[in-house]
Amino acid sequence: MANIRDVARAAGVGIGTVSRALNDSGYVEAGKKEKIRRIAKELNYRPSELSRSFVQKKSGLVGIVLPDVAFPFYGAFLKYAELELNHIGYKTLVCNTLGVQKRVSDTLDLIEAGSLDGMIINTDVTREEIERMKGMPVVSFERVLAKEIPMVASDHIKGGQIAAKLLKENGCKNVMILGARFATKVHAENRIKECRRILEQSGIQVTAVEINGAFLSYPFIEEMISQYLDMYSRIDGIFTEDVEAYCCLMQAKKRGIYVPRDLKIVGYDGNEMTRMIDPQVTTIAQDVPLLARTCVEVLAKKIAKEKVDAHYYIPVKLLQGGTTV
Amino acid sequence: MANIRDVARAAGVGIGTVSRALNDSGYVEAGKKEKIRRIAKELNYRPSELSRSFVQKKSGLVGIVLPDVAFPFYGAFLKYAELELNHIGYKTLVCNTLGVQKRVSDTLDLIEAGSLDGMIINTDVTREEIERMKGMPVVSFERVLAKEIPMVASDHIKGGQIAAKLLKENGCKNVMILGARFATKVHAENRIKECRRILEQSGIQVTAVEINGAFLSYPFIEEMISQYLDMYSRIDGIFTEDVEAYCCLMQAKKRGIYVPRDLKIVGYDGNEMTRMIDPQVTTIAQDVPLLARTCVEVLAKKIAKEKVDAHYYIPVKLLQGGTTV
DNA sequence: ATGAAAGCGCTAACAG
DNA sequence: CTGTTAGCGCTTTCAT
Repeated sequence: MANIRDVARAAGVGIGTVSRALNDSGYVEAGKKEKIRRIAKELNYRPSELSRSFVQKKSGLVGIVLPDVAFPFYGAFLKYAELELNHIGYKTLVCNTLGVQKRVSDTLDLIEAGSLDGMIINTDVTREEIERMKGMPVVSFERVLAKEIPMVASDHIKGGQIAAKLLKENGCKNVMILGARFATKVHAENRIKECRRILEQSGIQVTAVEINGAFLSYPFIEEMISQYLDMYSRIDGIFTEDVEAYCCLMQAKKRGIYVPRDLKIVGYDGNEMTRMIDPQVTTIAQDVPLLARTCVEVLAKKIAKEKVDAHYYIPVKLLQGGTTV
Repeated sequence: MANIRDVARAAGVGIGTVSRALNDSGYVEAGKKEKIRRIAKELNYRPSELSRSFVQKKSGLVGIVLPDVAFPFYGAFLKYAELELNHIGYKTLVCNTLGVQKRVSDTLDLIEAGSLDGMIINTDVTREEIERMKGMPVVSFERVLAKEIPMVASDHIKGGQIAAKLLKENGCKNVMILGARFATKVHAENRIKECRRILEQSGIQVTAVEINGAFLSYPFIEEMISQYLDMYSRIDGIFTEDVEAYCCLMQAKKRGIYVPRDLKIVGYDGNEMTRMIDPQVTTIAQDVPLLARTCVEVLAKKIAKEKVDAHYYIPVKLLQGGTTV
């Protein structure tokens, strides 16, 4: 493969001139610039990105670290994040931690080694990892890590309010709120707190239960939900994430509980699958494209060493479906 | 950040010795090796990957190019592929083409520029792109591109046979087979051909229809299916991909068609969501983990310039659900 | 406006 | 075994 010296020789100029001509940097005589470009094309010359990255000390790569891209919400997030990163000239590296903590610190290593210009992270992290991240161009998605690390999240407080209002209007008297437990403080927990607060204020019985562990497989989620439904048989309303909402629907059918007559289910996330399956789950939709865009914009600022805010909140909205009335 | 020279100075040795000590290459006196390692750690030294990549002419990055990671099948594939690549020391770059052809050639550029050591591709490609790929470490997933480019795919012929047998046994007389149309020859088309051949041989009426375009959004898929169901109202069996199968279920309900009594639906792919939603779709499952592992193994061989086969076929298997009897 | 030259930080070849 | 040295291909001064 031709290198810059081959082009310089063929064009009868110095390599500096070739570099300037091809990068539109510095001064190059107009005609000469054309000639150099033509010759570069003839030689099928591609500047070695490896060399450019090395000399410029940036890789053009951004890492996205998430629990499991096969979960609909994360898959959607990655899609839009990659799209936005591409728009501003970055390539996207993915890392599915699948609950393996080492993968997070490995990705931090990549930043230190220069392989990554920045990172968007949405997984559990340890105290040490938070310390390391403080000096790095990192944006946290959903997790409250430290004041030095900007966080982008949905307006989960509003989400909790919408859910509470809906369950109340649906006449529920005995609501189960189902969420995952994380090692790292997740902003989404506010949706649970807020929903619970409002419901209890109205004299509605609330049972908040946790699915233990940030990373789970579907069969395990179903099993957990099945057990909870056995334990709390008088439940007439459920508030949980979309994936879990479908598991609840499945379990309800198995038990002969008719939804929405006997049981209302309110989902969270607004995954596309909630719209294409009957019944459509009533759900509170996060604005994934905007979440992704915001993460990328904030990260770009961090990389450019510009000032960024500590928190960014993205609105949510209710999507009516057939699991409430 | 400390560089190799700082470590060498602090340890009172030459940089060559540091390099050998840290990489376990060549000879270094045992005690000295320990000392160098200790000092490197004290200085919090991380070798610049940018420099190492540059000098070794490999990036350690593999690109995965697919239509849209938010689709369940691709999301699952990416998950397992990333996992397998990580096992053998590669990082994973994602590229969602979303139907934009330029993104494919951009990724090819990355290989030429050295940013990518190899690529797994599962999108439409042009003739020119195929030509370019012939000399590159590329594995095609599902697409028949050229004899120089190894392909990994499910055993779709067997898949078509399983579907045909099932629809026949279910007593269907009028089957619709629904598939997407691609610009590039997709091996999965064989499942349609084979299913059709067998059904017609048994005197069953078959209508094969296409969803036009390789990349589509859910609402558009629903609209297409709705139209097809209007056009072919006497259909009593459908064979299509899982996502489309759910759209068919939805449309059937809207029309008061009872599944499986009046209409049998056989899905394809075996997405996890087909197991967690009621009714579970009867589907022919691809072995995504094995597909991903095979792609990665074959790619590793290609990168190492070892011989590889032209085609690799992965078994499929039937998952019974509630959309057939 | 442009050629020559100095690195970037590392690996690998080489002489000792 | 180990220190020195020669690049890798590019960008970026720096004289001219």
